[in-house]
Amino acid sequence: MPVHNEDIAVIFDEMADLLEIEAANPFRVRAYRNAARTIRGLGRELSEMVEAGEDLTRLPGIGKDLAAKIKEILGTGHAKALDKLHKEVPASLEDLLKIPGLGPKRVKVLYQELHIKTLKQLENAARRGKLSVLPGFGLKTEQRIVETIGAHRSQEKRYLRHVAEQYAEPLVAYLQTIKGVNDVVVAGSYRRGKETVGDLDILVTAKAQSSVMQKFVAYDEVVETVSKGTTRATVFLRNGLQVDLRVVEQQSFGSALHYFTGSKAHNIQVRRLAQQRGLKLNEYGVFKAKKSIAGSTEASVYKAVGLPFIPPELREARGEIEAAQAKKLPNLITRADLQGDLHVHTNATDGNASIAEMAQAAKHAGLKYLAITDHSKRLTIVHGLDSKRLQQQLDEIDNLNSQLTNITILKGIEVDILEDGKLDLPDKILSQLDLVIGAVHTKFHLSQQKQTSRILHAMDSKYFSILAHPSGRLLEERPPYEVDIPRIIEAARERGCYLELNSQPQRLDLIDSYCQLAKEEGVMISINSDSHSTNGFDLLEGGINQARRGWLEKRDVLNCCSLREIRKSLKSTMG
DNA sequence: GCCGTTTTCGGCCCGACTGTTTTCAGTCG
Repeated sequence: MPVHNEDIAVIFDEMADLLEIEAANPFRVRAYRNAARTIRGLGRELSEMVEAGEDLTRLPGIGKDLAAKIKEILGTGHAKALDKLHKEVPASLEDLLKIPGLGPKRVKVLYQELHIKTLKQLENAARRGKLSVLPGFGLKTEQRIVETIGAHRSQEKRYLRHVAEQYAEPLVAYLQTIKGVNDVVVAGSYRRGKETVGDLDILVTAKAQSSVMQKFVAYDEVVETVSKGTTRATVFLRNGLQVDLRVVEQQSFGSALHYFTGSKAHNIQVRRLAQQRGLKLNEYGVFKAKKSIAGSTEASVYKAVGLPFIPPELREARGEIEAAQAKKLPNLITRADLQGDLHVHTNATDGNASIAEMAQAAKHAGLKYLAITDHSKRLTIVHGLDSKRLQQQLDEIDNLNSQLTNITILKGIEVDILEDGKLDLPDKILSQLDLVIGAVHTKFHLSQQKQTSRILHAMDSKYFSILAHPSGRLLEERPPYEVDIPRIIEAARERGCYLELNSQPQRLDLIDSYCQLAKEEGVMISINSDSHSTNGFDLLEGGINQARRGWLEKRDVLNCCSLREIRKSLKSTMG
């Protein structure tokens, strides 16, 4: 069984949880969590780094001890230190930590006093009124535990950003109508453009006598108010989404926005810089002794610690501070840089509009070209195209191109990569296309070795242009299939082909860290909508968010090229 | 457990809200 970075991160997080319950040194606990975060954000497999003889202690937050534990886990699949902890603290106690209001101290009391180990036992004890007599517990705590377990709110749920947006925008608009309110910004992972969000963090600047807190908890989608003070409140919306509101004064807006945008790891790094300069940074400003020296804008905060403004999408502690110090921050791509879309479906397969309608919609979306890339015959369920039907489509495209102005249709296909790595249509028809997008739609459960060589074999075809949704993941639904993406990126460079960043909200595949890797390796990314209808081009915005998180600039993205340039790039792929 | 042009010890980011207290610990972000 290969050990992946996520497996190691999970072990470190578990150790942190259990150590916390044991009341270990909090900084030791933090060290494990930091390491888990570093590992999740690596973008490369630790197993490969070890194999290549790289020094793991050069990674931030990984020292001698944790490097040894990583090697132990890679070798044996588990850590002795965790096994030892399990003998002292039952693993199931971790589940209790997920209950809001229960932290390590209370979980420890529950275990020691009442031998509670599971959620079921906790619920029973709470219902029988056994908790309220424990030290540090009371009636309210007991009641909330019963409610939380009853509402199944104990397991963490994340929302697609695309979904959260539909709740965030009306709420922001509502808050903006309140008297005395100035700025309303959704901060947090939402502002950093993450593909999913756990909650919404909304930051507001308002006059002191504003009624914003009252009005916020009275919003008609709010079903529960968890807490409400003068500057901070937490509520749940009807769909289960948690929303935190923070109110600050105008002079603190920048520092508060920075603070609540995160990420946590980024903030810690920036705080350290402040400390090194003898400054204190918190959500109210940057302070020298007691005097505020910055904080009204984010730029002023960064400037105070000697940095240029860092775009929110980069704030993940993945090298952005160092890049900023070296004046090497990327000039991130924007939606306006996109000139075309290279992955679009029509009603010939599973889309719901004609080629002409899709072309008009693309033009309306400000694009100069689009590639029609319907499915190939293997996908019978969507009535995939065989050579004959594809040929008809090509004739139709020639016909349309002779009539259309300011938009050009490219001839393409989303061809299935079969289990043996062959493409689902013969070279004879593929050779007539402007581009060939290859995609895996079947046999997701192959071993990593087989899945990877399947794709590499497909990329050997001289007609292969772009690998669609490279990992096959569907967020909150299906994990990525086992595939060695760094190896694929390497092969794409050798063979002169490209990887897709698919903009469908549940895909957003390639992920950010692999975009960054592709960029470093000199492999261009194609940001495509995978549109199935005329309003599908709106989704490109989500792809741009992800691309920005992956440090991509205009020059790193294939479809930022002009039509003339792209024809040249694709032609060179065609050997 | 990590880290270091204030280095190998002694720090480690910081504040709000709640509930259980009676001045504050625990939790959360």
